[in-house]
Amino acid sequence: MELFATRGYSSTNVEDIAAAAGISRRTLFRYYPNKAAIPWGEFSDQIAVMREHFVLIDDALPLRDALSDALVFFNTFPASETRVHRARMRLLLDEPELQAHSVLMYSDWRAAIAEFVAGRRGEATTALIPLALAHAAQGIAMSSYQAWLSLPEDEGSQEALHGYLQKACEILD
Amino acid sequence: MELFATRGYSSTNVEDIAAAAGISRRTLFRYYPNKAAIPWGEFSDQIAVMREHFVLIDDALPLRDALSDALVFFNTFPASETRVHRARMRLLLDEPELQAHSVLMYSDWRAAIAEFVAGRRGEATTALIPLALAHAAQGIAMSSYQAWLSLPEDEGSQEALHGYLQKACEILD
DNA sequence: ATCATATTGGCACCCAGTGCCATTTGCAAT
DNA sequence: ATTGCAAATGGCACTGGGTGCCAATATGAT
Repeated sequence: MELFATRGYSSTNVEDIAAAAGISRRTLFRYYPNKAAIPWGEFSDQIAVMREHFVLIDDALPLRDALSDALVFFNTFPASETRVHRARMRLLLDEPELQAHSVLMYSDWRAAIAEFVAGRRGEATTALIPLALAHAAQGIAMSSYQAWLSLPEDEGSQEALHGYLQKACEILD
Repeated sequence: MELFATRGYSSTNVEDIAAAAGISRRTLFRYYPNKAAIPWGEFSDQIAVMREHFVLIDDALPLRDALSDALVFFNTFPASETRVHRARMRLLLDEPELQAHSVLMYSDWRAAIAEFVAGRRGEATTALIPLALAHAAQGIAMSSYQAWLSLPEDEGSQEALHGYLQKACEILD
């Protein structure tokens, strides 16, 4: 992340990253499937946490609100990490190659959303509405981050992000 | 497209594509910025058509219906091209690398949607709701295609696709 | 026919990603 | 401590996408 921050993503090659990490290029590619996966870090591990959150949601809560809660929950982090989080998200949203990989990285995340929606509606996970809502949820997250990141650094609090997420959820239903 | 259909996307290299097209590799990269752009073809040209469509939409039509109409309009094509269109879309949705590039390819498309929504709501194009709706519209399109492509070939009519698009739009509002 | 200009092609290069195999490391069991 | 085995690592060579540079070729106007 230091290298990306100083030299930029595209002009940092994998060889230098490996050297900075004290491992060989070959070994680095055993830990990360590709260069784009590096700044995403442990993202995929977080999805299990969101899945656990879904089972706790009250069935009486309207679907839109449940999704809103889930988005807020998923994007909650220690306040002390706000700066680092903003820096990483800015990298992920600004760099075209990383932006492109987001659709692949979010794939399991969307599947978790689709499962929840499908369960609520008594449909298959691959049914139209669960799929569409999962995609829409990703869109809500991305646009909220875009709005949040365009805020000046000192206004980019976690509450502001949550506010955007909740507001963007109003496009649903 | 023939090469991709027979050998698959990832195991077709650019050299063979150039040879099949009767041009050099170097020249091919002057027409397409990268390999992924090849199957997308003239997609970006179509966006201007959608922009023209937006100015004709009745102001009294609710936003959700306007977006639904726009999606149906944008995904209308000569019935004779249905088979080819399905083949291309299957390629674009199935191949991870192409799926990844879709977010970049749809970038201008989303901008056109966001402009329309922003105009309707009297907001900036980069405001939260226009951005979120544009992303959601893309999600609606992608999930509709996913559902449409899982239909047996003889049921994958254009009307079926339009039906999915309209149905998926019901998540909005 | 001539000349300016745009298009093309060839070449060398950088970089991401992978298969293969040798080397090293970590960790038992004795 | 020593042996032995499995896992992790590193080196190397190779494929393939993408680009800068320059020469060669085509195009089209006068």
